[in-house]
Amino acid sequence: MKGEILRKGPWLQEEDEQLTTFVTCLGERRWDSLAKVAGLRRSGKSCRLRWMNYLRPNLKHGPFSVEEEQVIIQLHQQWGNKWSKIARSLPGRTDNEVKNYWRTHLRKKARVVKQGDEFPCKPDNTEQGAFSEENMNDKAGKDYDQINLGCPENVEETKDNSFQACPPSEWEITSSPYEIRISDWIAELQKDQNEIEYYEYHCNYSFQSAESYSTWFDSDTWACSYSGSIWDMN
DNA sequence: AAGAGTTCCAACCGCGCGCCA
DNA sequence: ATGGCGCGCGGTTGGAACTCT
Repeated sequence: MKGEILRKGPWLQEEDEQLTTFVTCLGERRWDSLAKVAGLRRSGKSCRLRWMNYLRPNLKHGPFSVEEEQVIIQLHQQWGNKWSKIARSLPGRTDNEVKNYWRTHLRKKARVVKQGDEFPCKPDNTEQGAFSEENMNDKAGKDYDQINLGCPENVEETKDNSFQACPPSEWEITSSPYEIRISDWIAELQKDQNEIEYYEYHCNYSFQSAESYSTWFDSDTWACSYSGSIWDMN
């Protein structure tokens, strides 16, 4: 539909349900096409973001634990603002969530310790980004004016920076219940001889026209050939 | 109670990368 | 070689919710 105005802003419950249904059935692929097929007046990008950050199964939405906080701090020291990389070490957390947490958390801590020009727990490896003055003077704007960095209260400052960080978990990469479900579904799909009937049945959805079906499947055989993990990030 | 200020987070934006025709 | 597309990433913003005065 050319010229159709795309919706922006907060998602409605109805849109969430619609998106969930179609992503569950069709997989995390071809977001633009998925948005069209699902009848969502949203950009593919917007759909992807909504799914990844909010609707995806196994996401945690509660407050961060002390352990998670320590992992974030440790990994941020190592990698800097590589939020997606850091988030991969925290099952159920998204890069957006980690990023937001870091920003709000840091500012909070910083206000407590706001004194002088020194960074109280500035590590040796500031060239890696974490706790560097450059980072702290984040030009992000309104939330970040003139702060100094304090020691996060849940982190013990040790000479060897020896926080215990969880390595990226196998669970996260290959064994989430959801992925198993999707893998099963994909395997099942590979056996299916009639894709349209299959989707109509499982999604309780009827492709209104050959066009809507081809929007999704034309020149693309991913549905039957895709064998990688949907959680593979690399 | 109410207005001002602050915090938080969902969502958007722009950019860059990889793939493919 | 290159241009288009899909996607992921990090940075930024708008506004609701909360806190303060």
